[in-house]
Order: sequence, then structure tokens, then C-alpha cells
Amino acid sequence: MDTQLIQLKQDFTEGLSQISKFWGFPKGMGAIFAVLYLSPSPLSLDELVEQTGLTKGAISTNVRALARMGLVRPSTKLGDRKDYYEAETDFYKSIRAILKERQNSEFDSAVQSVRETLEKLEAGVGVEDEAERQFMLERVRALQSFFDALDGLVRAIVRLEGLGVTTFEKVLSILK
Amino acid sequence: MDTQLIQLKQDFTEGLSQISKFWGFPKGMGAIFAVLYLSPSPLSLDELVEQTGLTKGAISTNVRALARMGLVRPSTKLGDRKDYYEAETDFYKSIRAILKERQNSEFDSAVQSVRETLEKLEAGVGVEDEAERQFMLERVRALQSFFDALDGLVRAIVRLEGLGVTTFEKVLSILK
DNA sequence: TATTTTGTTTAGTAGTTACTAAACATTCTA
DNA sequence: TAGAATGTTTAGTAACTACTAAACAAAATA
Repeated sequence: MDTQLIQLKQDFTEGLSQISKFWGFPKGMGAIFAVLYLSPSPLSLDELVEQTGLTKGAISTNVRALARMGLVRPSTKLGDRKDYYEAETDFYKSIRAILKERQNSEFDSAVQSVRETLEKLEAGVGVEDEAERQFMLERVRALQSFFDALDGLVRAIVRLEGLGVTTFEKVLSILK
Repeated sequence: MDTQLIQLKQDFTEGLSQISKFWGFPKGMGAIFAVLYLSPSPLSLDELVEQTGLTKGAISTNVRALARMGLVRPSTKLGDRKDYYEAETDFYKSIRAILKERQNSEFDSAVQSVRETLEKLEAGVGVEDEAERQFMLERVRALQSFFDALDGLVRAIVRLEGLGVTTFEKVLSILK
């Protein structure tokens, strides 16, 4: 195959690996997605091993994670029991899937702990030092409503079926 | 001091630490912010050491990072050469600052590498295999325009002076 | 100028994480 | 049913990261 294209693919893959890492995902995930994204046809696990240089195990776990996030779709060939995968090309769709996936993660349980703090303060914990309690109450309340706003935004996005360029542009227009 | 409130502060701090970690920041950063956020007055480095249990070095580096991100403001007391810090309470302001900070980070340089791939493809690298080149060109172009859209969104947010609840609600209303 | 106060930088470390290699499980085929 | 083909799970490892402890720098005070 064209050696220049091979080189280009490698650079591209390297780039996506970095981006993946930046967003807190394994580097290998980005690499797998990159290879699939540049492939005209679905690839099998073995082909991914070959093209990414990762081992079967790594591919197996990462490709499943990608599928869970909606960045990759499993597919099959008739009369072939191999699993094949292809890249999702609708990124707006993927964003929704990723947000959905992340919604029920450690993040939410951490936010939950802030809510608990708030509830205890409201229930009157710390009445010994009323001034301090009032101050904390106010602050934690503010943080909580910020989280609520974010949560509302995420929920709204996830709920959309047609998050696409047009929605995007509408939002942009609001931000002037 | 009220032992209940102390306990509450610790829980709250623990929660923010988790959230910090989740977003790819050091746990200690979240802890420092939490302590400052619940303090009615600015705190010195030593006071932060005491209240977070971290060492001077850790506080020093993390608090500066927080300041760079706009989540914490340095302040001074007259006739006192200690550095004091207080939490920013306008989170919308902080979001802008964080996005700004991240704009010139490894993320952008990674995205840049995708742009380079695109440019090379457009310049005709890989003409030996024209079909393959066309396919890659199309895909990389699509990814690039997705990144551009995201970038536009971030820039728009950063440019806003008054990103606040109202803007937020306007956006939400669009998402129906 | 020596000493104290404050903050930064650096060398080393403990904990985490994504990976590899290999054992294992499952399904198909000879 | 034995063996091959495929994918998953697991035990161990190498690389990374955030931290500590301590050396260092700078500035104020004695």
C-alpha cells in the first residue's frame, strides 16, 4: 500500500490517541477508533491487532468500551463468526452517548455527596455556630445550583434525538 | 469549633476531591478549593496546609494552578507578606477561565495534528491510491469540521463577558 | 550580616492505570 | 470428540502522576 498514506494514518492515529488521553480515556482507545475511522470497511479484532500494534486483550476491552460509548458499532459478516467493528461517523450522536454513559458514573455520586452536605446543613447540623452554618449553607447552596444547571444541560442534550449542526448553530447564535 | 461542621467540611472536601479527579485534575486541587470555598476569609498557605493535610509543596503548586484557572483569587493583607487565597464564587466566570486555559494546551496541539493530516491529504499525498485517498480525505474533513464546531463553541463562550444563569437558560430553551 | 519567615523547586516514592502475555472459555469444524 | 478459531479474563509489569520531604531562594527583621 501507498507508504505515504500509511505514514499519514499513523500520524492521525497518534493525534487521536493524544486527544483520547486528554479527555481521560486510554490512549489505545483513541488509536483503535482512529484505525476504524480511516477504514472503508469494518475490521475484525485480529485486523485491529495488526493495525494498532496492541494485543488482543487490549483491543477486546477497549473496543467494547468504545461500543458502549457509541463511538463504534459492532457488525457481522454472514458465515463469519468473527466480530467486526466500524466507526460511528455521526459525532453528535456519539456526544450524546458519551454523556449518557458518564451520567451514571463516579461523577454523579460525587455530586450526590455535595447534595448530602447541603441537606445536612439545611436540617440544622452545626447550629452551635449559627453564623458559620449560615455562611456554609449559602455557599454550598450556590454550588449545588450550579451543578443542577449543568445537570439540566446534560440531560437536555441527552434527550435530544437530533443533535446536529443545526442545533449547534442555533446555540452559537445565542452566544452571539 | 463545632465538631459537626468540621465533619461536614471534611465530607464536602472529599466530594470535591472526587469531582476534581473525575475531571482530570489532581485530587488535592479539589480539596484546596473546597477548603477555600467554605472559608469566610482568605487563607494563607500555612492555613491551607493545616486544613487540607497536604504539604507546603503540594499546596504551593496546586493553588497556583487554581489561580491560573481562575477558580481561586490571590489576595494580600496589609503589613503581612504572606500570600492569601480565596475561592472564586462565580462559577460561570471560572468556566470561561478554564476553557481559556485549556485552549492552548496539548489538546489544541493534538487537534492541530489532525488538521495537518487533512492538509497533506488535500495537497495530494497518497495519489498512488486515489480511491483510498478520497475516502480518507472525506472522513478527516468531517472530523475536522466537527472539531471546528466545538472550537467555535468554546471561543464563543470564552468571548462572553456575562456568561450567567440567563444565558444558560436561553441555551436550555433552545434544546427544548 | 545572621536569622527568621515565607514560598518554590527538586529528588524520591507510593499508588494508579493501561498495557502485555498467557491462561481460559466458548463455539465451530474435521 | 479432538482440535482449531475466536474472544475474554487475569496476573503481572512498566510508565505515569501526584504527592512528601527536604533542599533551596528570596525577602524581611534583628
